[in-house]
Amino acid sequence: MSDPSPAVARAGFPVSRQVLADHVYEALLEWLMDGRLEPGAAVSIDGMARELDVSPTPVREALARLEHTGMVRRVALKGYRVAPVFTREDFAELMEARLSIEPVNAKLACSRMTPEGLDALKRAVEDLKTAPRGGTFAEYRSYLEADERFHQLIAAQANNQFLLAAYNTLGGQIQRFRLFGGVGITDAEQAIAEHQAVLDALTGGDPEKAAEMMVDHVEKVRGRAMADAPED
Amino acid sequence: MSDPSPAVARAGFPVSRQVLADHVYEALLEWLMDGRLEPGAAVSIDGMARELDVSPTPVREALARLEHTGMVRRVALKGYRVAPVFTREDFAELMEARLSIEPVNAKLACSRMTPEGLDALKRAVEDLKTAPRGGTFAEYRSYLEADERFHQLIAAQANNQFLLAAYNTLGGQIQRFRLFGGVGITDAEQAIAEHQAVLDALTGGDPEKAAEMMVDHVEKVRGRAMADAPED
DNA sequence: ATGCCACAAATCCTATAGGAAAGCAGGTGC
DNA sequence: GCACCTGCTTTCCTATAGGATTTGTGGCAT
Repeated sequence: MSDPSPAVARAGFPVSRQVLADHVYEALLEWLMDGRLEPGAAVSIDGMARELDVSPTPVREALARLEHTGMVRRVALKGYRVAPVFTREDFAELMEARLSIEPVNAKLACSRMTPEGLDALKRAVEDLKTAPRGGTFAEYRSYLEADERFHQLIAAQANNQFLLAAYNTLGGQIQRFRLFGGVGITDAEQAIAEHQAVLDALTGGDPEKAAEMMVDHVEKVRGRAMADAPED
Repeated sequence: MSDPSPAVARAGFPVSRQVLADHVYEALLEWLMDGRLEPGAAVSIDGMARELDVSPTPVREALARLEHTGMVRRVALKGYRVAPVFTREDFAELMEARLSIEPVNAKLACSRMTPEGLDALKRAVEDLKTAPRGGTFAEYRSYLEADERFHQLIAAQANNQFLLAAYNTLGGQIQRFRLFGGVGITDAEQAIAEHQAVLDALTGGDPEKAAEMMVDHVEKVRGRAMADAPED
């Protein structure tokens, strides 16, 4: 429909070209995810422009887009800051929101699943199982990516642009918490089993079961994280 | 929580000052809601700058923020366009999304309702009842505003920043559909009764009932709109 | 020592200028 | 008549400059 597939005109010619602001956006997103930009840190427009060797104009545009994701916050005439670290209460709210949205996505995705979608989900779970789980970010990065991809794919398979948009507003925050929740990957075996259970329900074509397994997964994620980080 | 109430320092001094890009953002939002910018129309950066008598820079920033709301869409090197009209399928998806999110908001709002929140909700319903309902936009504008405010307040009272953000991604689309769904206000009496039923449940402190009434309301809205606009 | 004020540096914000790409019109060749 | 090419206009995109605001620092009075 809105798929801009009209023309992959010639080989080597990007279908949808990017402008400088897009690259800046991706660079900033990467730095936010990497932790190179730490929570609470100021994100100076001029500073980022110098660092990326561009003018402040595209940086300003990229930050304006990033603001709505909740990753950075803006105060007029004062500038942008990386969103502060999650409090225990923030985390509880985030999990509550996930419990409201993700089971619905799972249920709808189950009844509308395409073979391609199912394949992609299987690959995501497979990637979860084979991903390295070392202590440094570079090592468990692919694990986090596969985790996020799994949930994102389910939201996409629900085949509802508005639910997908709603989930995506959470997705970035979930990813951010995974990074700064601080506990690394300590629950991979259990998380993988839970993902597998969701995938099995989806494969089996049982929407209610899929929703139930998703609730189970998110609740257990919440339980483990709450146990890991009781301070605050 | 994110309420910027820290200081109404001195009389006449705006709490959080605005910059030009904020005004441009609000002006564009107003024009989108008014229908002055029709679906599918191009939104030229330079053109808007001329019309608002500012430079293109703040217009560019405002549009970058607007893009994420789904009201406008951007194609690199080609510019921004107002999002196209809702198809019947889009509408069905939007209602499905509302049914997934709003009842949860109502349930949570009910158990966390503050006296101030309840007062605000009562005012919104009262405004709905007293708002003029003429045929022109200027006349039924306040009706639409009260309707949107009612749902927005419930989302806010759920007291979950992430659910609120998720709802807000829908809110703009809902408002946009109300305008371009094209049927004006033909169901005010029924809609008011349904809103009142939700309010009663919230006042009574029965979360399940509140969720149920919200489901009922959204489903009936869907039914009426589907009946009004069977073409497409 | 503490509070206050002036000054300087950094930053945000807006305007302007110019290069690059896209759209459009008109003309030419087949 | 139709396709294609050329030149022009519009628009987007980026860089730069300068005014406005905030922040940090040092000195001064109490």
